Amino acid sequence: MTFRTHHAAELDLSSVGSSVRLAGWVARRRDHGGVAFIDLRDASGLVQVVADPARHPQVNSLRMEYTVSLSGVVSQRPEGTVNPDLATGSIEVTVDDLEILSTADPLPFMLDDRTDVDERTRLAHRYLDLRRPRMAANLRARSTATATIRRTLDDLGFLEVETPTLVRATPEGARDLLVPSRLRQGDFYALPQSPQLFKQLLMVAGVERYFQIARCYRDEDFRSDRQIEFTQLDLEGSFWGQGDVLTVVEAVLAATTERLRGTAVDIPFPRMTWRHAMETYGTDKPDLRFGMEISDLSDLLASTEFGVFSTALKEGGTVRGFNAGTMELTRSKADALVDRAKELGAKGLVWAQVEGDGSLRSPVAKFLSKEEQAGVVHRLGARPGEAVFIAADDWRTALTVLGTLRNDLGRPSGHAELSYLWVVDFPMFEEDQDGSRTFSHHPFTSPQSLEQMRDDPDNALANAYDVVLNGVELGSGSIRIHDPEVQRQAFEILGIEGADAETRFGWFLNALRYGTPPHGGFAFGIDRLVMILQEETSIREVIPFPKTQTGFDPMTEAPAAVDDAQLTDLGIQLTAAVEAARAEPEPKK
RNA sequence: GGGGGCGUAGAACAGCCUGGAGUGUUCGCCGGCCUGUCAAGCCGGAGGUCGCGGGUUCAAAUCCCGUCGCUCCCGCCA
Repeated sequence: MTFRTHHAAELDLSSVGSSVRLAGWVARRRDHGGVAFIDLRDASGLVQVVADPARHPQVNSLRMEYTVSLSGVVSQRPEGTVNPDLATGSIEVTVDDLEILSTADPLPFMLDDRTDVDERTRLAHRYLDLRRPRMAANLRARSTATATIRRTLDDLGFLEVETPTLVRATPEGARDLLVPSRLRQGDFYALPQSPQLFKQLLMVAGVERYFQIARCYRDEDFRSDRQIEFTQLDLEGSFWGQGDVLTVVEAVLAATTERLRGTAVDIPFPRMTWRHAMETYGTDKPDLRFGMEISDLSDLLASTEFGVFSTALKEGGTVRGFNAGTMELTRSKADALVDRAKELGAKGLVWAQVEGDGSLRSPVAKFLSKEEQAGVVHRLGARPGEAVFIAADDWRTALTVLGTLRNDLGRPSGHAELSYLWVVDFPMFEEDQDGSRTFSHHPFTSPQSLEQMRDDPDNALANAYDVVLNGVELGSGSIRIHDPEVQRQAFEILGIEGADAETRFGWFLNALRYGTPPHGGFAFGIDRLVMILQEETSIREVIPFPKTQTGFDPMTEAPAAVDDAQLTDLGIQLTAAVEAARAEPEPKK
């Protein structure tokens, strides 16, 4: 049989009078006894179907989410019954024949968009969750995004190349997801954190313009914008400088944004140096949709008697502050902000509210001279009723703490407005947790000055850049090192030397010896981009089958134990401690 | 690894602070009525390990401890 001749959303006033056959799901049934209405949903949308239960007794047994195929005539709705909220609200289909194709059990949750169902329940029945209009729209948007990306890059002459997903582990950076080898017991593959080295090899291979929509894996803790696996647009070009990369990425992002939002995006995006971003916004991914810029107050307080400030300055630190604007700064709110600052690593946080007479209401007001108070108020442009926050600490702590508070206090909810930004001139290296030097981007990033990388690495800048959308880091890129000798030196500065470097990266350094073109590229997270463009607050809403915060899939219950035989094949034995823990009774799901 | 929030019927919640019979609301489910609804309406009904374990108490959904799950954040995420 033919299931359908039309989709629901295709029907409009011009279809009136025609006979159609539709197939889809029963989204709603409104039974009035003598007449029954069915909202028929298919992938295209909804249309109202009218049936006479006396002629079609099957409609009495219809329940939500049954699938049906029906034929009928499209008619204009009677006067006064048009539904302006429905795209097909001017018409309806009067049933001639209706067949139930499949029935549905009572649903575990309602498929409308009005209730926030517990996410675990949604994920356990994701196939139903994805029927909800909002989720269906997100799936569609994601497909539109990848299609737009592919078309844009294809038009620009890029080659789409797939790189392996079973690769060599790289201990730097994020924790690897490991895959044990059966044929080489005791050895492991890793799932790629990015196609970085392979795409550089494609440049050596003469591809010149490469892209890939690549699944990447990082075994770190989850966040609302981080999953263990995620999708990046990865691209790379040869004989490119920074401007070439930025131009291509702007073209892709502008085209995708335009398709999904229907609004034009100004290109080029504004650019800001990393240092300026840090100094002014306290973060390397500023949200420029609001102000509250941070100012340096150190010079105003150079001779202050207030111990917290003077000590910080004496120890080479800095005093910074920002104006959070008009707010009712209650004691409890102020305390919460101080706690937040401490959580972020600050020793404390000074808050002050400007009173009607211009004086400061603050626990530390009595320690500051009139001149100092006036100076701070003036520098921060603070007016009566406005609250200012000041942190005294080392440069990075003071700024990042204030930057986070600035976001907490000022960031618009949602993503109705879009603000793209380039952050450029990242430092080459940064200090690791243990005080050792690590790369701030990745170890294949080229320095802006070779001499400075060698002689003063801590102040060397990299040819590295991030693209930021509404304060969310979408992705980053760089011009790579294409000279094997320079690459070797970069490894050396990072402490990867000698035999170690040879074992882990010898194959890569070797590849660079055969006429490697200068090259660079970029990668950005497609999940994050679609999340923002769809105004979602979690990446999980735009990933078809995501995992929970503990990496669990409530539907398939992965990860799960495997047969002993599988472990034996791999030469793997669980430790006694793990075995013991597993013997405990299963917690209730 | 750490901090916060949440967990009550198939779903979303209220009840918890201030202990007193599983009490209530909306959706769904089952039965009935109903010819213009579109979150249809009206009448009736079923449905509960108050996440789990322990403690305090004459008495615990409620207070305390532990634990599991979900979530937000810090650490972590080149």
